[in-house]
Parts: sequence; structure tokens; C-alpha cells
Amino acid sequence: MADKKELVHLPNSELEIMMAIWEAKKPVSRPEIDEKLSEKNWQAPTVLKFLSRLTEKGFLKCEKPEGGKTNLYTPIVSEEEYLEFESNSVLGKFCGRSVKSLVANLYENNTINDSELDELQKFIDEAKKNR
Amino acid sequence: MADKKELVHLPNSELEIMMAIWEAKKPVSRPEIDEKLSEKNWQAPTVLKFLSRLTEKGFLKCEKPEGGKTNLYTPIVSEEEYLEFESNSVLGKFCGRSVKSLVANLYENNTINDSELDELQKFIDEAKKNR
DNA sequence: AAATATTTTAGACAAATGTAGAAATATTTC
DNA sequence: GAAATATTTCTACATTTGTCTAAAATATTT
Repeated sequence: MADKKELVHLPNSELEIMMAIWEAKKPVSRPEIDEKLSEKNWQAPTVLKFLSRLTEKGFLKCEKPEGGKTNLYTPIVSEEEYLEFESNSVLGKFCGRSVKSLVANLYENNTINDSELDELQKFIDEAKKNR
Repeated sequence: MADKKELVHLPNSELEIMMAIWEAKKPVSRPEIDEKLSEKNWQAPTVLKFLSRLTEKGFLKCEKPEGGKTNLYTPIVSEEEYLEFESNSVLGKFCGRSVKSLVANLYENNTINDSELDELQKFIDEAKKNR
């Protein structure tokens, strides 16, 4: 793995932006992000501000491709890395205290589906085996 | 269930305070909270400020028992309620996107142990049955 | 009741967050 | 290439969060 980065907890809006970018799985432009998050009704400068803060915090790289018209943003911190970071923070403790309810809630509101439940199942089986 | 409360996302410090209070399972005083969170090295007024903000936000009730010396804080919002609220927010989406990794991380760093894994197991079995 | 210790209130203040108008730039279109 | 359009940068500003010092109020001990 690369250097240990000093990650910081992200505020909600910035996390939403990161999620949109991670989801894309390729460098994305501000207009593309705007689209993905259209329900948010954020003005362009608002989104750009979040993007620049994320860049300052070392979560994103921003570059305009030669001849390209818009800047493209690429994650420097992966979703997995950030998840691990948060797992060790207050958030992690909070989730840990009621994982079962958390998973139940997420299943109820369809944030996760059967296939995710299966993966989880597999992980648990594996963990139990090595117990 | 009681009225639907309009919950709000809590910043980290306030969440930590709430966690300490939920954990207590009984009304607690500021000094008791101080103790539970001693590693934080927060001054008394700092903790009291968080407590008063939580009270304003409707998460806590504060009262001095007749003849008592210190104020006691009682949760108005339960851990379950707040968890459900967050499950439907950005946080929920974030956790949902990689529940398996999340649980794996939490297990690795001992935030959850075998018994929690078992509960989870049980929930999944149940859910699958009704699939 | 004085002296001492503890708890709470009141401010204060810097840093972080959410949000966007206006200005500067770049791109497209006529 | 000037006008129209889109993107980015700058700047500003209100709110929220993290943290405390100083002061006031209470309680406890002598």
C-alpha cells in the first residue's frame, strides 16, 4: 500500500461529493458531478468550493487535460481507505454499537439488497471458521 | 412510538457525548460524563457547552433533582432513533455501499466481537428466510 | 458564617462548513 | 471576432463547531 495518509473526517457535503466521484470510477468534471447530485440543487460555485476544499485536504487531484474544456477530479483517497479511517473513529464506534440494527435499517430502506447481505453472510462464515 | 422528532445530524463531539449518555442507561451528571470521556481532556465548560447544545437540539433533557447538587441529563432521542435517522442519510448511504468492508473493519479493530457477529448472523438468516 | 471547592453561565473567538454573487476566463456560435 | 454561454476563481458572509477564560452561582467543609 502507498504512504499512510493523514485523513480527516469529512463534513456531509464533502462526503457526498466524494461518494459521487468514487461511484464514477473515473475522473469526473464538475458538470458531471452536478448531474449526479442534481437533487441537491447546488449552484456551480458551491460544488466547485467543495471540490477545492477536498483538493486542499488531499482527497482529490484536479487537472485540466490538455485541450480539455473542464477540470477533471480524481480521487487520491479511495473509498476503502476512508472507510477504514472512519471505522476507527467515533463513527465506527457508533456503528459498532449496533451493527445489527444498522444493517437491519439499511436493508429495510433498501440501501443494501440481498446480494450485499450475501456478501456479509460470506464474511461472517469466514470469520467464524477462523474463530 | 412517540411523535416523529425532527432529528438533525450531530457533529462528532456531540455524538460522543450522546454515546456516553446512552451507554449509561440512566440520567447522568456532567462530572460523570467527564469521567467516561476522560481521555478527551475536555474542560468542564466545554462539556457543558456540548450538553447545552444537545439540549437545545432536543436530544437531551436537563434537570436538577430536588435537593440534588448537579444537573442530570437524560436522552430524549434514543440511540435506535438516531441510528435510524442516520441510516437514511448520507452516512447510511456511505455505510451501505460497503457494509461488508465496514463490518470486516469493525471486527478487525475489535469494535465488534463474536457475539455481535452472531447477532448479525441471526438477522441475516431471518431476512433470507423471508426473502 | 467563612473559607473552599465545585458546578454552571456567559461570553468570546477562531476555525470549519454551507452557500452563492460577481468577476474573470474560456468556449461556442453566429 | 464579437456576442452569447459555460466554467472557474474570488470573495464574502452567515452558521455551526470546538474550545475556553472569566465570572457567577452553588454546594461543601471548617
